[in-house]
Amino acid sequence: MAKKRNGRQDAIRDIVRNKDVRTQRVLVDELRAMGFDCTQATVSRDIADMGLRKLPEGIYVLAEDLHLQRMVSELVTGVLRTDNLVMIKAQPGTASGIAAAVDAAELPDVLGSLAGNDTILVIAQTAEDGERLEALINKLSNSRK
Amino acid sequence: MAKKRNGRQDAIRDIVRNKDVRTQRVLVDELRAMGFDCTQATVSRDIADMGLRKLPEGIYVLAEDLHLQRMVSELVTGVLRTDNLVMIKAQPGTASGIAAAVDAAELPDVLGSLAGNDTILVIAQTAEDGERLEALINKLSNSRK
DNA sequence: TTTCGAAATGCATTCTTATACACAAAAGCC
DNA sequence: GGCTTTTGTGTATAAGAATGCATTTCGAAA
Repeated sequence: MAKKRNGRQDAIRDIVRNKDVRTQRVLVDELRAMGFDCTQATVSRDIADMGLRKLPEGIYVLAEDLHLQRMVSELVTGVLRTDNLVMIKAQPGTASGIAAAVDAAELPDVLGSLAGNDTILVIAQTAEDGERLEALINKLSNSRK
Repeated sequence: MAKKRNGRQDAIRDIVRNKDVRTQRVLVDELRAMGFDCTQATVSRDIADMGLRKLPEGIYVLAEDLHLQRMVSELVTGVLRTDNLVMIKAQPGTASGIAAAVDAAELPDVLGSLAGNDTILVIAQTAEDGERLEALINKLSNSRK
């Protein structure tokens, strides 16, 4: 039984990291589309179990990403990328703090990061991984609607 | 008519800055206790008008304070005070950013702030004002339940 | 295999917040 | 002053999320 539950929660993690989910209803719909048949009540409990948070802007974020989200949304000014190298531009002096937040988020397929004064270099495994990271940072920094 | 409305919204500002408000019901009760007789629907509209935001932790914060809240909750490590002088300790390198956020919040009765590397000195008008500021910073930094 | 207990879930309901609708007070406008 | 429009509010209700209760499922123990 816990098979379905764990699979479903993994699916929720993916969905939430890749889309802006605003209601549990749409989460239920997404899950159903992926073959996880469940109800709003179940999703509500999953959200509580997993520690998902709803931002003031109304979108759900993983608890692990909340710190990163706040740092990025407040301090990051831009993102650039070539292949698997992602450059993050930030407010002067805040780079090391952001790098720490990136590391703490334990993003999959991220090798590590280097921080200067206002610039962070994050090295991803592959170009696709880099693209995914770039998208995540962009999503987080735009998450003030 | 707008008399009542403005007074009520000012009251909401005060209440929200000084207490952890988690539901509109509580806000209605507080307002009633202060002589503002109104309903949840009205408070809901006031909240929308004023741009109040509900943090992931479930408490309402003024829109003007949201940036400050995020900065403080992510970067501040401690607060000290003697009379009207409030010292804020933060992550290395982030002091100027936080000082900017404090200034931008345009807190009443705050004269201004100075930033070092990891320390911000904020000068309030009086000792009571300092106390109020200290409490606000503490509230904001604790607002991750 | 049968039985028991814990975990997972659905249904129905409650709680919280937003909103459609109606109405009344206020502000303009002639 | 009347007339119209705008603004503010309450009532009732809808929409979103959480939860008490009952049921089912799964795994362990006998």
